[in-house]
Amino acid sequence: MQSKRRITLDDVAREAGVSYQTVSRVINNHPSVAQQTRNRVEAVIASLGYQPMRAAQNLAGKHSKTLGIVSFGFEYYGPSQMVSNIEHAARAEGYDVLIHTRQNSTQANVSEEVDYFERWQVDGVLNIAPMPETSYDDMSDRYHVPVVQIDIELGDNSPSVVIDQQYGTEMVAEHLIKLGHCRICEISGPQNWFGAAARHRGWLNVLERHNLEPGLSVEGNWTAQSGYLAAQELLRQDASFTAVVSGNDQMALGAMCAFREVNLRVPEDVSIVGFDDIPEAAYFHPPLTTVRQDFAQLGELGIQYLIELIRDPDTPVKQHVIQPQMIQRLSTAPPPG
Amino acid sequence: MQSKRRITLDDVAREAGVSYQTVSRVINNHPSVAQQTRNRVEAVIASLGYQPMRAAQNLAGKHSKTLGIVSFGFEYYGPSQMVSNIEHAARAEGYDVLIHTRQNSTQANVSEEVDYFERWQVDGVLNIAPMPETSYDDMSDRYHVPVVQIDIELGDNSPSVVIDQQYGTEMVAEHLIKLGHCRICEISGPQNWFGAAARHRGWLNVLERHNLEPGLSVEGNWTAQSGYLAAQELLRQDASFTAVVSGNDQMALGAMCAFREVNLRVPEDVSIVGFDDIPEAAYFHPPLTTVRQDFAQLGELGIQYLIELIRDPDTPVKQHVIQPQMIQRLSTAPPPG
DNA sequence: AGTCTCAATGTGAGCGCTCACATTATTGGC
DNA sequence: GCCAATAATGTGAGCGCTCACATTGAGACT
Repeated sequence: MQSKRRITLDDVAREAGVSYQTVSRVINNHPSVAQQTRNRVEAVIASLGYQPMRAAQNLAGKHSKTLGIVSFGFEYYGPSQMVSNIEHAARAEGYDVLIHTRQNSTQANVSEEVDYFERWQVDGVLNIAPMPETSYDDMSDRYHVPVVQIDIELGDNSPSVVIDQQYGTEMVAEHLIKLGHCRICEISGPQNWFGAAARHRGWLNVLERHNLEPGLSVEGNWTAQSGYLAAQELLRQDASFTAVVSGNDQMALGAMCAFREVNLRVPEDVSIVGFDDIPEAAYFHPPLTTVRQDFAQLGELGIQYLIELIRDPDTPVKQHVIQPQMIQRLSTAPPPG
Repeated sequence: MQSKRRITLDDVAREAGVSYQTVSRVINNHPSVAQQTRNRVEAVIASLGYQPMRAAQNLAGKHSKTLGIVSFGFEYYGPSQMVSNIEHAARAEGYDVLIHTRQNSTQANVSEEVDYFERWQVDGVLNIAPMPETSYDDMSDRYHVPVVQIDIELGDNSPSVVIDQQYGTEMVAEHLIKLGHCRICEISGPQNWFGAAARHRGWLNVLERHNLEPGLSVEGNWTAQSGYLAAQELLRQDASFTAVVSGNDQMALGAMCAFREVNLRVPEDVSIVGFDDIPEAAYFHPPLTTVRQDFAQLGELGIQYLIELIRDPDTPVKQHVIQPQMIQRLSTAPPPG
């Protein structure tokens, strides 16, 4: 492997018989290049296998055509779906993507992320901010680039895109009530997550709307195990409920496992609903009624909005809201008796 | 937000009363800087909030302290666990990480990935290569940096780190035979995946070792749905098996769903084993006997090895092999009768 | 014919760093 | 007390690009 010199703009320029600037114009799609010249230069670029060096472009240029995305890690279904879809959407728009996975969510780390992206001169940042510790309140003084926040609190007045998770829970709760349930408990997600709180509010709202006493609510941590333990807790404290609203599908799975152990049948004895519609939910025993969120749309909207803000910083600040969808399966039925 | 000029090396140097080179030495931890000078410079860096600009460092320097990782997307449990763990390990070693998610796995895309990382001048590449189309045969002529491949074929003679998935299936198959099963079917993963083929071989090996006729084998695509369909196919063709080896946990879930529909009980009528030990597997109905893989170790070993290769390109080529572990739960029992 | 445009191209400078070397201050050996 | 060796620092150059401006040539108007 001979370490032959890197091919530069000048190499291409010389070969094509034009100035380096013209080559630069070609690779940046600048309009004022004669079509004939453009073709010739592009042919040379291809034949030489020239690749513009990002470091040089970023150093010399005003923008880097790079977006920073702060990911929340891949242990949770929602957040990892978001990263995946955001990355696709960004690349489709011609942006490279820098992913920074949050280690743990303290404010100190927010500062670290800012520094990280600053060093890399990203043009914009997409922050997956499912809880307060991960959201940027007023970063405009530190960040010199636009920030769009994903999965932040419903109603937040920063540029953001969210799914109306409260409405999601309201749909399934209404569904349970329509079936005749009136003693509905909840296994909630960790309440420091915006989404978990929104889902919780949805549950409360619907009960209030129907003048029903809210049943017990036990907080889990999104895992099947926590759902299992929460269901046991529920049974210990009050076995009279006929339905459970779970903060996500995994906890619902855990809960069903706990119910089975005490010979409670789903849905004959107790109905249960989840949230997320993970691909496995349709094959649970029984298949789970749940709420589906369109993460692809979330990612796409987030990127679109961010790019708009980059192009025109005066784009009005707004929160885009996406509506989820109820998926009805066999885990819900009329209450016993 | 005034767009005040970026703080540079020179700003720090002037403020600290040293040359810009000395500041450069401080941020690169060069040894020949007096402790006293270093302290002074570091104080100025902190007070000014100086951040070295990566683009400039990469342009001027010989290495970029950046690693490229080719991810396989986040729809599969294993690959996304790998990315997550690799990123952590890399950052712990002081490397920044560029993630490039493979769109679809053609050889043309491999070339695109190479170009991408070339543009960014990464020091090394970590390729998650679970199938032949995604693996680099002889990229040494295109890549000028070391490449370590993860999750590639067992026995591949490129620098790589793998989990011995064949051994994993052998463990659970042996377990089934020890319980008394002799008619064991398989729901395999897509056979163009190295891992799926390895798991398949493990199943065949054990049966042969015990002079047992292999049962039917139906190929799925890792999803619960495909497991469901595969199990139905199995039942249609030959209902006499007493145990099923599934290529992963999700397919096992789907299969159990199909068995339930025809009133086959697990494990009384049919035993089933999975692979991966996803966090939900312990809460399936019944809890699933499966194989656990240490992805954290995989990521760490991969990064360690890659960094070794970067520091010394003559580090011997080898394949690191990690052994998985059987997790025994309630989905396996002696055969009926 | 003469200027006035605009499209297409070329030129100079510099982005913020690290490299390789040159220089100066400091120590130790005899 | 002098020279070599070493530690600590400084200087010049240049990485490969894009910016802002200068230049050229052709056609369009009076």
